[in-house]
Amino acid sequence: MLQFSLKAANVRALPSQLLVEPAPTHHSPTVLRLSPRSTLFLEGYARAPQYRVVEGCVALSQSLSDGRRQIIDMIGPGRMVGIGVGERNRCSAETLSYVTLEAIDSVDHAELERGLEEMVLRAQAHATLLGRKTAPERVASAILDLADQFLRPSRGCKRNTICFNLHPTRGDLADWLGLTVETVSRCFTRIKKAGLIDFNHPEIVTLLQPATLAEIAAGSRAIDNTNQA
Amino acid sequence: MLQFSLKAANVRALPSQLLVEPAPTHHSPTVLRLSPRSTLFLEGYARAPQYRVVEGCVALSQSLSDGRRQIIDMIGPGRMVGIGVGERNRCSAETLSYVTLEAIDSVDHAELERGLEEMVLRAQAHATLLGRKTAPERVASAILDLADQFLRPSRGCKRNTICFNLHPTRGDLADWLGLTVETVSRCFTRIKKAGLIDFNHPEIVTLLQPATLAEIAAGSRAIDNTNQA
DNA sequence: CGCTCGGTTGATATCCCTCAATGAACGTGG
DNA sequence: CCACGTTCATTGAGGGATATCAACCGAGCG
Repeated sequence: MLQFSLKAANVRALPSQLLVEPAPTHHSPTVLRLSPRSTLFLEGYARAPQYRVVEGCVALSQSLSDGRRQIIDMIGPGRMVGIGVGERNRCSAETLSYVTLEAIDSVDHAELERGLEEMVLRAQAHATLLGRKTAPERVASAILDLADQFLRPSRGCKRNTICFNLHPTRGDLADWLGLTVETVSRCFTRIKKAGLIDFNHPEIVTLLQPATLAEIAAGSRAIDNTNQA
Repeated sequence: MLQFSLKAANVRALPSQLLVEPAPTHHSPTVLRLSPRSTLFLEGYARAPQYRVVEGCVALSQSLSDGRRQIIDMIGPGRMVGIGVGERNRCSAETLSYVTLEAIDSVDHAELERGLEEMVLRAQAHATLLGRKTAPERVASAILDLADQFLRPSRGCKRNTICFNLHPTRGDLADWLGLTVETVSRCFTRIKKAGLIDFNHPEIVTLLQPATLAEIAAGSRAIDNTNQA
């Protein structure tokens, strides 16, 4: 039947842990530290608590009954998790790296509205990506988005280059971009061969030509494959 | 290059009108009446005013530089337009039918937050549709969504059936669902031949088996085509 | 050391896009 | 009233981007 089978959804064994106790801190804000593949909350359950991400990467996802999974958003440092999720959560939230969270007890309206608006804008841009962009365009967009959110830690592997840790696996990226693992992997190699990015370990990516990458992401340029090494 | 060309984006001549003056009303809320294919606001321009839809259908859309278009949301009676659009609009808004709007001068926080949350939830569901559903599933989902939003006017063409006016054209639906006109049309005929819906004029649709349609929309059932007339 | 997991690559299949033609509905102008 | 153009919808034939299936490799780990 489908061109999307269970396989495409990268079904995982199960969350490695379901909750982690707060770590002690010296004053007010409660801080949580989670391992990769921890579940913050699950689709269909009671309303989620709200956090702010201090460090690391959290994925929001929805699943169809047959296991097809769609990652709705990748959330990095500074952003809120647990807002815009509906009364009974319409999303699950999973950590994709070691994550430090700060519990939010009360949000003021301005902050909540800013957070919600950011969710809306990102979701809209993502809809355009999912509905109208080609596979290479999606991957280029993803790389730039993640670079933007996760630049901080390991800046500048070399002089003048932007190098960062790509927290999601190829499978996570596939579920985010509406593709399969294989297609994501092939796009990475193509983009690498075109000289736009570089990586040895698949998680550590260096941007060599961010401007060109942005053009590809925007759909105004194709990948140049004449550049075979 | 792309499998999505300019054609796929259903590029239109241009908005038939750009603004329409308020119609006189007897008291406070300013009411606007717009014709089909009027533009409420355009992507990239100064922040949009805010309205509530009283009657009719408004489409929010984004476009790529080469003309590929993605409709982000279809907005029906009761919902707000012009929120969650960013400072410089990241969306255009176009009427798909005769539309009655009510200008909103001030929204209280609770209402704004409810509106924004609804935008987020719908955008998330739509991302799952765009990323992981097959063409027939998308069309089934769209029919149910529109039925839900636009049931009111022409209820019950016949006894016990749900009949409504499908405001968007096949082209609009294609841009909403990340498909092409032809694919949308083929899905409609398949769903009709399977006995799940009926229509003579392509805009007036009757739901014959909403429950089955919902199963298809959810991805838990395939279209039964043994049912050839 | 064997197992699993994540990533990559190749060969093949298929869903949906592209291109093309047709027909109905509608408005316009002669 | 009737040609004429335009828009929208439908249908068919063919092709292409991406999914599927399969094999292999390296790393981590009990």
